[in-house]
Amino acid sequence: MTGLEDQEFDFEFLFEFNQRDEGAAAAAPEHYGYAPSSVGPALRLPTTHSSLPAPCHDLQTSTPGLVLPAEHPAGYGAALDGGPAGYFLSSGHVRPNGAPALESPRIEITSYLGLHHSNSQFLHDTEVEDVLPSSKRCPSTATLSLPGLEAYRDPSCLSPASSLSSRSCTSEASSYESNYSYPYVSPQTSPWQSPCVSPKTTDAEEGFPRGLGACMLLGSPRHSPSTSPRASVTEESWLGARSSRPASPGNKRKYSLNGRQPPCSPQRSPTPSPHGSPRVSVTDDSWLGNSTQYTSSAIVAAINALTTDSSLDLGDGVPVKSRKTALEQPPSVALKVEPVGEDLASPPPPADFVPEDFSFQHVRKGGFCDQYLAVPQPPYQWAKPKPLSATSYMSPTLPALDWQLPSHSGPYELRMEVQPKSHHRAHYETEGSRGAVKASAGGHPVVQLHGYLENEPLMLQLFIGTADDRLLRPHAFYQVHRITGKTVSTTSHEAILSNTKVLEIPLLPENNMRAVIDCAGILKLRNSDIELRKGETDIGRKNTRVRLVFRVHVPQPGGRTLSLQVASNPIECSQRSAQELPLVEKQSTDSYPVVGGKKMVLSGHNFLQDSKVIFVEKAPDGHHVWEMEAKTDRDLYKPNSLVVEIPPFRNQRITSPVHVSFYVCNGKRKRSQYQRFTYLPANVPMIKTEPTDDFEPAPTCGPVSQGLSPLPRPYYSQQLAMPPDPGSCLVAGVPACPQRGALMPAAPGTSPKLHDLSPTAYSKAIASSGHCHLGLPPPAREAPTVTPAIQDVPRPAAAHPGSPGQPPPALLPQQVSAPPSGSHPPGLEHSLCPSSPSPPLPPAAQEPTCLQPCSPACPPATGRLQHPSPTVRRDESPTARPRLLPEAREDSSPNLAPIPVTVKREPEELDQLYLDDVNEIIRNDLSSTSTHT
DNA sequence: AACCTGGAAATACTC
DNA sequence: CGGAGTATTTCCAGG
Repeated sequence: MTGLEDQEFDFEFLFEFNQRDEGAAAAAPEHYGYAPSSVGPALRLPTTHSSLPAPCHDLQTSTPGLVLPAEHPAGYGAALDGGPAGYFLSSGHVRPNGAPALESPRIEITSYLGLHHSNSQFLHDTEVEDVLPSSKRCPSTATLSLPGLEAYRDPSCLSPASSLSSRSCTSEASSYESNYSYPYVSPQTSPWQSPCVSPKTTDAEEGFPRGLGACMLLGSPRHSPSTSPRASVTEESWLGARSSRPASPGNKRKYSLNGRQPPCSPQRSPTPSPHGSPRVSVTDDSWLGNSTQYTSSAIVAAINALTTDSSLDLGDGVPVKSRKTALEQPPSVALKVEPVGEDLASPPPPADFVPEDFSFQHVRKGGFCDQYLAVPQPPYQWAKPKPLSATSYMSPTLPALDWQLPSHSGPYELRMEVQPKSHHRAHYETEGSRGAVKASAGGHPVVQLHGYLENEPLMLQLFIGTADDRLLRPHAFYQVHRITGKTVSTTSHEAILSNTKVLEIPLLPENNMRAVIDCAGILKLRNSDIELRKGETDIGRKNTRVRLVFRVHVPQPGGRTLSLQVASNPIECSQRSAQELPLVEKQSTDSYPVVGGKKMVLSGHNFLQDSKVIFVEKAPDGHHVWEMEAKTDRDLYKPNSLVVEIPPFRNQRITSPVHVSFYVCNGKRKRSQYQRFTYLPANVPMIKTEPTDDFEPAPTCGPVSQGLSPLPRPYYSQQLAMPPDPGSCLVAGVPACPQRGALMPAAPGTSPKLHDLSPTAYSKAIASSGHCHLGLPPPAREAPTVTPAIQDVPRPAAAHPGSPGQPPPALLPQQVSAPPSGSHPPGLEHSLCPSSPSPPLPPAAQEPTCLQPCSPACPPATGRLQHPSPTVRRDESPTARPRLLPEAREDSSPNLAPIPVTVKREPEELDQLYLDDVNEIIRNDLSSTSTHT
């Protein structure tokens, strides 16, 4: 028991420590470059995915953090620019040691981490390593972190003794802590082992390619018991921090945690900790897991990189279920022991591990083994070269997953030909697969790239994205799950980018660049695991909707790559929500004159005879300016359709379209998502505008902030939403955006509830916009607006930008300078939003920082934070309350204009522009319509 | 036997 | 602090 306390203590300690580091990092300019980066990243890691547990991250992250950049590569970019060379350079940089990270297993490991994050992982890794070194270099700042880092890696081995962190680790050792500590501790844990392991690795390696070997080493924790554990972790780790549970040995932290981690303590039992084991334990859980996985994957990636080049195999290795934590061990016991025990256990696995096993992480059954195995997997992947991937895809330069990309550009258009069903129960790691996502009409979702006339196959990437009103980004609580079997006709390959599992599916010319997605399931990560990640701001509770996000990178003349992205309609992944929450899939009318009175048919699910339909006008800040319950025709009620009468708008004299939203309510907490609806001026002939589109742009920008627009269905549209100028993004802007995105993820705002209003989004958007230019990523349905991201392959650096987390602040500076890709988005981004990445900082701080950098004007940080909560509340109170917010503007423009307050004016202007455009469109339509009529 | 699922009990969280 | 209401996870069992 006391142990627990101790543990906790440790944790806290760790945090402080970390923070300090962060702070230090921030403080120490010099370090920035290095240490910070590392540090920062750690914090940030999250960028996109959060890093999860910091721990891992840290470690990894640290790497990652560093990684972050890695994440994207922005950093890479810089580093990478050159390509592999770049990597080396970077790595080299990183490690002055000179030896490329690779050389020393340890290093590699770190890098892996990075790798996982992004394609450029290697780079990242290197960076990481560098970082580490740096850390060493700058102990002071990074102080802890760095030390930790070092410790981690090898030291970890050492570590134990070593730094406090290590201690913490040890203490942490306790499994739980590990989680917590992760971030901080993680370093220690993590890697560390690897270092140790590495040697062994060799063993493992035998079977595998060197790369693998490296991986093995890393992964192989065997050496270090920890490793093994990690394996399991790995999966989690992948996820990110998910590992949190790491220990979790059981799945249920409950027990352990109940407090959330109590049990662990035992493990942590000092004993373990002290010993390498402890670390292990710590590491193990989270770290290991994470780190390991990363490592392994990272390693693999690195290797690949080395050998291959661009392809990313990354981590597919990530075992999906590797954890099986539950399986792993008895929760309780395991937990405690876990660390140790696991570690111990893990060791054994190692044996098992052996390459062979590795190859298939999948081995689900052997819990531990699997996990461990998981690590190995990466190698496996490596082994398999991916056909297509070769192209730029993998290149580090590719935009971060949280970047907003357009669905079409020039002759190309990536389109969802068949949408997935609105409901798909995701499976937990403790469960078996629940199958592939299906299409509502039977069959499976279909994606096709139009306009591509080359004969070269391309790789379609698929990951699980968010479905809230905010910018599209990888979902922290869900991961795509690769489905295999005789029922699956589409081949796929898993890779891990920045903690996000990505399914790579070939798009073949012979199939018209069309792919049937029958190989994608959805894995649900435990909220507790994810939320424990350091830097993870999103909330898992009630954040159960996702979208399938597809990306394709089309090689362009000149070595550039055009990246297109399309997201599916939202998919409800919660069993309960799917059964109880009303869902509106279609509405017969998108807009109507303010007089109302028209019948509108809603199609969807879970409608009740007494379902209510509430129309709402939201102010920019998210407040409900106006609420009105629409009359429903109960006689026509059907579980999947509702007939409602459009209520008259509060202001019958609007001169321009006003975007509002409505939702179906089955009860207190059973409300559908907001749907968009546009009130048109009374004198305006009805047009079937698609408000969404029109709106969105503007709304998004402004409204978004308002929250209105967001609410509306936009989700779908969001895909592109991103900012307007893709180019900008691509070029320079992009990074910024991405980062935000990354941030976003982390940001609590992510949580569904938050979405709505949460200014966060806005702020983010804004910020991003600021960065990006537009900053507004209006969630237009298709964001034509969004410019396609074209990247110069070389530019990897830019890519980095993408990774929000990556560019740790510290890094940024350096990178910026260094990578002077300068103009390139990445660089800029980083520079611009270094803060965003600011992972290092406390979560809250981080975001803010990010924001701030972006736009002073924006009240970013606060906004984000605030938003969330408010939103939620608002949601809660459905009652109609006509409020006259200042915001409430009569004008339709309000929506647009509203961008308001906090928002940057620029956005507003943009909005305005949009509005104007919209108006023109409407007029045109009208004229045409009128003629028709 | 391995998957998939649908259901629902057991837990966790919030309020 | 305890209870009620919900949401999340883990288990079961049938196909």
